[in-house]
Amino acid sequence: MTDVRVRFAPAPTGFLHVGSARAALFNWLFARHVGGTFVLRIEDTDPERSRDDLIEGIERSLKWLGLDWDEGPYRQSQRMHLYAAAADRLVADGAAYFCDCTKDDIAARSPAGGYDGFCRDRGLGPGPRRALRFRTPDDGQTVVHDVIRGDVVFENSSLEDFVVLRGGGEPMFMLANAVDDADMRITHVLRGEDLLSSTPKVLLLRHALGYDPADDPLYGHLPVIVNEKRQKLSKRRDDVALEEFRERGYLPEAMRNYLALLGWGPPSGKEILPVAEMVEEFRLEDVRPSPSFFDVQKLDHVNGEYIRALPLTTFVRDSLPWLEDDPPWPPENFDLAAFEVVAPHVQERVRKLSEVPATVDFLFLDQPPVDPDAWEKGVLRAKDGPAVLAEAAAAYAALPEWTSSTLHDATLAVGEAHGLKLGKAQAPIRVAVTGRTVGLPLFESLTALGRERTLSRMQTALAKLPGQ
RNA sequence: GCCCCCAUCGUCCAGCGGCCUAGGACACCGCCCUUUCAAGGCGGCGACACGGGUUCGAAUCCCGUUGGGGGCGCCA
Repeated sequence: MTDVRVRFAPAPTGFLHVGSARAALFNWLFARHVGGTFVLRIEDTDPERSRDDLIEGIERSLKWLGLDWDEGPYRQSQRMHLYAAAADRLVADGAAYFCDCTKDDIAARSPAGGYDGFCRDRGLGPGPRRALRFRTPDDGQTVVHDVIRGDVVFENSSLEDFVVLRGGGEPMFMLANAVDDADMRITHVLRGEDLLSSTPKVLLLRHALGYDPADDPLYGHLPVIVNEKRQKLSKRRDDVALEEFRERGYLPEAMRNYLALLGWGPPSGKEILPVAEMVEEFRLEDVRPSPSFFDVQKLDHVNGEYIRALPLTTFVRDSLPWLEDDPPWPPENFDLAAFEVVAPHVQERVRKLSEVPATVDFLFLDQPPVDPDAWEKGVLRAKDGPAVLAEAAAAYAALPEWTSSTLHDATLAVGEAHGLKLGKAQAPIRVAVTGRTVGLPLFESLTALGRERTLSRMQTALAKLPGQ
């Protein structure tokens, strides 16, 4: 088999769209699986999009996902001469013609869309504001060989004459695409399904340019990723920028794993799997053709799995940005040692790193606000709530040692005196100290908080009790 | 309007003519464990869009219908 060469060819938009990221991932997985070459090519023939800063976001996101490329990034803006030469050949061969129709002209003649071939035989020469159009065949068929969908047949007669060179002389993406895929000897083109309809045009172009159909790449049009309304993810409605997911507390490994699950299922059936196994198991034939829904709930679950699998020190380190940058407490209150005490319990409870601060805010807030419902339910309405709170405060104050074990035993004893199980007995204390009815394991939390602050909060709560 | 794609639980994925009274995962609901909440264990709910063929036999193959989606830019 000839060497496999694939490419990821995004247009620079400033960020990496999750759909593009998935396409990049599948290209990468396929390349790594077969030992092929992964080429990065930036399709920036549109002058407005040819900006360094727009490209950096793409590279940064690819690296974040752990996708490395073997060649490139090539930039089409630096290969314009190739496309110009190709266009010249098309003109010389009569495969393309100049057209001076404006957008309005075309719309007026065919309101439903498409170009009607108005300038086909007008014999126009090159000139300002004159676009170059490719003359599509009137008969015959063009077949796209698609690994995921099988052969897709297009009647050439249904393909309109499309623009390959703008009025300003710049090449359009299909021309650049055809030239580059041929020039870079790309063997497999894996990209979004939205590009399927343009594929026969690119193929026709390649052949008109003299490239041997036997060298046509094999295509693989990946299913689109859709939102809950079953529509293609859009920048306006949906969260599509990969970097935003990092900002929302997702780990790159989890993101990569989840993305791989959209349209593909590991033959082993094991969904959470290290990237090396993903590479090993990935086969193009296993990619499904139907659209897949971007399910944040499942993403969260996968992310939670990855967070729990982290070594504790890594979890602590990865949590730091969320604890130190713009925290919900006075920044100077943060105490790494206190966080480290409860970190193992935090790790087991969060699905996103962004959830970390809310689990430990009681440690670093001067006085955590007490939720009224929690106060009502956990202290006032709880059986013997106020009494348990008072007795626990006294018992805690007398504790020779301040450890989760001594706190546990003391609380258990207070509870038993009231006929309460530990689960019930700890509730009023939790509310008094953390302001909530749910949270990290209580005694570990109190250990991290320290005796002084724990007792002070319990006294504050006691003072709030009716009749005090 | 024209072209193209898609169709298994709410969602993602298994199934590639008999092993399917359709399997797993997420979500949801119970129970267990338990220091609340998680995590974990056990169980439950829940799908082959419809109609024709082909075949001894179809979720699996073919055709049609319906439904959904994508494309038809001097964007990529």
